[in-house]
Amino acid sequence: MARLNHSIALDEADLSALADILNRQVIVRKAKDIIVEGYEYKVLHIVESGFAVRYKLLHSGKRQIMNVIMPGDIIGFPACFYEHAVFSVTAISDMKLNHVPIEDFTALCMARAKVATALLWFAARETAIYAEHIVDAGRREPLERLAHFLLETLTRLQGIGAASEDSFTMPLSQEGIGDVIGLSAPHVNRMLAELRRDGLIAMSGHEIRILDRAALQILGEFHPAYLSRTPVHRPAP
Amino acid sequence: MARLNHSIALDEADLSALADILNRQVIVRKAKDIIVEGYEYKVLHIVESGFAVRYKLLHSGKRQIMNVIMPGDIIGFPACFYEHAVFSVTAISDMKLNHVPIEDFTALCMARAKVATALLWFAARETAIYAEHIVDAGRREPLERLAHFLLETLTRLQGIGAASEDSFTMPLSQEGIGDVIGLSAPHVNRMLAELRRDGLIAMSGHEIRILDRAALQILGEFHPAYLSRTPVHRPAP
DNA sequence: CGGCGGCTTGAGGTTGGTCAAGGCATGTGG
DNA sequence: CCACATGCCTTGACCAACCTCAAGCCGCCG
Repeated sequence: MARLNHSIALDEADLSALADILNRQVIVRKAKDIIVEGYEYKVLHIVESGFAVRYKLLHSGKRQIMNVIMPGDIIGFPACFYEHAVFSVTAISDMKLNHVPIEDFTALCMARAKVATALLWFAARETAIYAEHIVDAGRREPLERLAHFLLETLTRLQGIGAASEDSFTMPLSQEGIGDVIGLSAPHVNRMLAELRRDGLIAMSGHEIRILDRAALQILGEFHPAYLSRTPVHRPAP
Repeated sequence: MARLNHSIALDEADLSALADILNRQVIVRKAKDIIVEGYEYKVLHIVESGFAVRYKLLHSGKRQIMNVIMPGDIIGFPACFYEHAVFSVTAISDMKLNHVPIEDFTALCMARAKVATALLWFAARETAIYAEHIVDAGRREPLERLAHFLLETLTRLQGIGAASEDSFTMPLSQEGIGDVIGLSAPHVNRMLAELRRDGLIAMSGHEIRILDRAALQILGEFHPAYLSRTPVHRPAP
């Protein structure tokens, strides 16, 4: 995965060892479950293309999406690190995945400290994204949450070259957005309408254009720092 | 840290390397900031005793606590993995910490793949705990959130030998609890009163006794699996 | 003894969920 | 090519939930 190279300078041997385990492609169709809570998994999937959601279903029937999974992300983190998956993952578009048995992954970590360390940095970023979602769901107003989520999605898509300067295709339905930020679908709709009315965004189907990024950033208190890929070795102050 | 030994069998050399970097003790007083959002940190603190909260302050003045930090946890994860801390950490009791410069930590990871891998598993558990908080804040009812939080706190405290079978000392004020689960202090109070009235818990000051664990588990949909420490090598099915 | 932080309780108002109905686009089968 | 079904978006009305504000209380510590 090229992304790991951002955190740490991997050498030739590391890269070829990485390439060795990324040799089994799998195709998954839209709406197929990839991980179901409670079952045991011994395989990771590195996303090559397409989108998925990591979520949990409650007895009340409500669904909370913890994360939108994009190309470059790892499906099976953290599910595979437990005896039984603690969350579910479903494809929300057709996907191309790289299939990596957990034994291969573990062996790679054990053999190559640099790779394991790079993954640790990757995990720290994942944790920070989750933490930001806690803030979103817990303490931000609905309009702020939506603004934050839109900017986060734009920024993450730009990071993988899947969005232009100011517009992107939202991979989720409005109900899906609600399940991410903890709102009902009708209220997501109202909040989107408000952002449009105030001239902050424009929409056409699932295509969203950011018209006033500055205002949205202030509204959602969005600071893209937590999405950045930080090098392991940092320059002296 | 003994906790890492649960995930992976570290050998003598790994353990002594770990011990080598855990040699600088620091005392921090209650209510002191340990990490302030926006600043740069090049040091991790392994908690030996005492409690802290990892949180973020919003412009509205609201505070969201993402995590209660307990003995065995790492302060500086994920702050230290970024150029600038993305969250703040404050001690909520007097604390004893082990001071580990990030360079030492990085060097250890690079030199000892097993330690890096064990830390990766540690990070996965951390991520799962955060994910569970997203569910809490986003989709659970206030009473359910509180039930879930109480059981999570009890279970985590038991895991470090700081709680009996059915009771524990809540390290947070009611306002603090509200900042964890996204409720106002008065509402936390009302929900606690409801749990008492229904005979699920009993309270005396900050001492909380779980009277009906089964009912609380159902109410909060609490499954302690996500808090378990999972070994890297798992038995074949 | 006096002050302070945190707990407790109440009243009132807004927010956002629920329910429901209608519209629009897409796709499918006759 | 049209009839119909399906899924999603949109809008409205209503109501419960939870926040805010406020006041009083308790226990602790100086």
